[in-house]
Amino acid sequence: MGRAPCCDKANVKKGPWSPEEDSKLKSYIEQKGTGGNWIALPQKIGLKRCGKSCRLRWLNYLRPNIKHGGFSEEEDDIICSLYISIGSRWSIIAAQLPGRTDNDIKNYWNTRLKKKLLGKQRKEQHAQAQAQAQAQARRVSNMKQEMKRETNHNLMISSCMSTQAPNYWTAAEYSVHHPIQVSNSSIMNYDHLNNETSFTNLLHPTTIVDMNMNMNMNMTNPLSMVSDTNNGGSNCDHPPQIFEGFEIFSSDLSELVCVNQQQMEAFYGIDQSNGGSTITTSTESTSWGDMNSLVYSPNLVSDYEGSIPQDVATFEDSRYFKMQ
DNA sequence: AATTGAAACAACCGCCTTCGG
DNA sequence: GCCGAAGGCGGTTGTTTCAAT
Repeated sequence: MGRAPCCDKANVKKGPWSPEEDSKLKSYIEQKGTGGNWIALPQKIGLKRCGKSCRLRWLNYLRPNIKHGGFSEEEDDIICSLYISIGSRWSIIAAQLPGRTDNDIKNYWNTRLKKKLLGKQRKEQHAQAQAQAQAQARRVSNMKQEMKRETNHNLMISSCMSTQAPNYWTAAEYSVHHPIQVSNSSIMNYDHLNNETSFTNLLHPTTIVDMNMNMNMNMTNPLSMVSDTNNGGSNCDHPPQIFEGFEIFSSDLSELVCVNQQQMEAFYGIDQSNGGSTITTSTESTSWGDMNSLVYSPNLVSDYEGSIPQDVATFEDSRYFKMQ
């Protein structure tokens, strides 16, 4: 037995609102208000609409002082940094942007900002990867030359000492005597960590130790370290699945959002015991600033680092954030 | 000019929370 | 304390618009 519908679906009009419907709803609410009952409202004014639909229409479009489109850079920054901090809590984000609705911001994020942010991230990552690839190529080239020299040298020796077997380096021997110096972990392969290994986990000190121990094992695809989008092994309760289709960055960002969410909640002392999340101690967790800098412009984030909690805390009640 | 695919936007759906009886 | 109605919210889908071919 399902829940009773909020209205008679058969007698309710769906789809885009006509100007007549808009003006009916607007003028009624402006004159008499909603009467505290959205469900009854459409009958009162003779609209064949669901009460919820009327509410949405009013809140998102008919309400005075609503801005549409034309998001400024500053608003972009606010949305991005808040999203990083608290995730997809659009109503809270909207509360920080006068004249903007949660629906508007949500759509704007899904269609533009997400891509913009990821594009930025991807560019930086690409540049970094290229630099590393070049450095690696140089090292390999040097190795080859050295190998060649030594081989020639050994051949000379062996030809001089014809009674002895040729003294070549085996691959294993060569690797022992010529360890490849890897300066940056991002070009390593972390296949030895299972698929569920999250970016967060990778940033965890103990994981880094583990990574270091395994560093000499493999060197392949730099991107293989990125974990599964669906957050299999994360301790995050429900990370936003916003980056579907962005295989490379998806889990990095969603994990970061998740971690920031936890930090945010920890900041407010929200009890996560029933959510399965574990707040780490300050020594365990990666620093707040570090995490932010991985995702977004540090100066942007630092601008909001201090202001977000207070701003958000003043928003309506303590629905999301337990007041201190 | 027609077609197609992507992007943008509007609206709906269903779940969760709140509130009043 | 329980239950149901209503509100609120985020995710998703449907429609329209626009650009590329």
